[in-house]
Amino acid sequence: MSEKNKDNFFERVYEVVRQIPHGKVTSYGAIAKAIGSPQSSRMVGYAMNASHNMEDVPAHRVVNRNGVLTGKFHFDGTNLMQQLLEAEGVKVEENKILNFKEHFWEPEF
DNA sequence: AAGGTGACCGGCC
DNA sequence: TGGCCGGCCACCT
Repeated sequence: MSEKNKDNFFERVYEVVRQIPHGKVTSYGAIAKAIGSPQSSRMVGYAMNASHNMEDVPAHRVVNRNGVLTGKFHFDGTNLMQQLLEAEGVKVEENKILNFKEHFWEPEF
């Protein structure tokens, strides 16, 4: 209440991202779809930018449809995102997730 | 206050 | 086969 209901949109995104199982990944579009705005995938990425304040939001498990760590540059370290994924058993090479389809997890609402 | 931007996606040429 | 374009909506300057 201190802030506003603007979290309405972001909150939904975080909610889905938090549901991503350990060792799994998903795409921005999938999340956008889960919240009911399949074409607002852009906002999902934007919401991730603000997710830095949230600790329960594993933004490193969110990549684009190509399976590329597009947002890796938004992390502190250059390869921080990659290390986090590898730490969970997700192999990443050249900023791209190997066997992306196998690690892909479609969010449900 | 208004315009521009963006961790994207899908479709079209 | 690849590249370009529009759309979507909130945040930032």
